[in-house]
Amino acid sequence: MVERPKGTNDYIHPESSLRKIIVEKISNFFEILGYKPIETPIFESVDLFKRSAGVVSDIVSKEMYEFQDKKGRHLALRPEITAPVVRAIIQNNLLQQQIIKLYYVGSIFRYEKPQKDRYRQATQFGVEYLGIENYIADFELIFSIYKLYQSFNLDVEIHVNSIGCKDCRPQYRQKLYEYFSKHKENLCNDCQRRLEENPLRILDCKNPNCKLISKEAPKSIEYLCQNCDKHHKELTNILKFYNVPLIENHYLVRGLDYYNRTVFEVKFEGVDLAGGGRYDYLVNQISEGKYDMPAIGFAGGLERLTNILKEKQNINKFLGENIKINLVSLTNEADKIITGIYTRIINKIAGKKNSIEVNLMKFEKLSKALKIADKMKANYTLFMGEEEIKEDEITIKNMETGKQEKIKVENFMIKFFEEIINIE
RNA sequence: GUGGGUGUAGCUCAGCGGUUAGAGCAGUGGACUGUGGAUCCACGGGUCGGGGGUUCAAAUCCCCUCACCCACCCCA
Repeated sequence: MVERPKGTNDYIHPESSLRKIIVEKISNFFEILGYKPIETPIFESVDLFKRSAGVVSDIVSKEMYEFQDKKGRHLALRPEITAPVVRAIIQNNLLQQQIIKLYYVGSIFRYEKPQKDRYRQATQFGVEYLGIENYIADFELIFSIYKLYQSFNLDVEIHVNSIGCKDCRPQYRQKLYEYFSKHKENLCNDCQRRLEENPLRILDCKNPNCKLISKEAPKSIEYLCQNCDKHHKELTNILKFYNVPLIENHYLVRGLDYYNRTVFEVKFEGVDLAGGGRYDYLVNQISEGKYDMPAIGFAGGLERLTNILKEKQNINKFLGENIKINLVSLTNEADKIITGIYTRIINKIAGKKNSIEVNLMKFEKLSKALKIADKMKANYTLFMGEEEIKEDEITIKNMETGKQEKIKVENFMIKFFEEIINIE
């Protein structure tokens, strides 16, 4: 049979429920902080990503799902969502506003070999905060991300660095280039290539030799201009003041090329849960020089978050429990009354936020009905057969205690909802 | 893209040249005719991932392929 494409997933209960609840929690969290939802297409012009994220990055140069449509347009499934959001901001004239705060949850696509926490279709959530150049925006964002993960009972570490701005980065880059050039023969093949394209990324290499060489490499903070240095110090000071677990990692470089100044990653027990940074030039780049607006943002992986929650915590505490009710007709005569009760229950609860689940069923044998209810972990089985019909009654059985009682059909709604399960 | 591991029942796995491929759990039916969970009994279910080869004989050995898992690269 036809199976799902490599690196993709089907999500079924309970994981699908867990994902839904996590997304709701994240959405609520950011709405409280003034962020509004945004959705953009899952495919965009290839150019958008090539110009923004940078041709040097693996994400864009090697891992993008590119295709042409029937008119020959060059399109790509989005490998990240920041560039599309910035494009949408410009295209919809949101730049009229002084401050733009947006959040999103959506799929990204990267053509890579799948493994743990890495899929070809993945879900990212994130925010983009535009309009404030001051370190206070960096603080707002990083602090809120820290609190977001804390709300899932995860005490994450924030790894942070500053990679400077267009004024000071070239100098640093030059220093790095000079330094690594001296050790060129000892660098791995990838890094020899990186030396010409983007020497900053050598710092990120996991090759032991490169790591050793990187250890003595000039650090970005030593070359920051006055403004960048001030920005970075103010940010780290205030984060420390509010006890955010900060790890200053002066070799932290991100995979997308549009960042400047602050870059950070969120880690839990060695797993990268999220990453982000400042991208003050991206609006200018995407609008082809027409507009300017400072910005900062982050993106987190939904699959990594759910996987950690599944591994580390009892997910039932996130799932919440419905009161599950099985409504069973045992005879043809009972059908009409049972369906009547069913429609009244639906009228009462439909569209409201409550925690009831109702299943309408028919069985010949009561023992079968109870067995099914047991398997389904139903809280109540309500049934009507020959016995009940005669007296115009329905039996309500509590599946946990085994106790049951008969009530008159005419009193059912009030008795059951108000006296038995306590829902108005 | 590189390297390693695993594919046998719905699930977890055993079998690793030799009858008709097994177990536990799950499923269905019954013991028990309107009262579930426990116990016991019976039953159903498999092109042994797919293709090719070696052999009298292949789930088992060899080759190819696909999928999943893990590590590297890279990253969410």
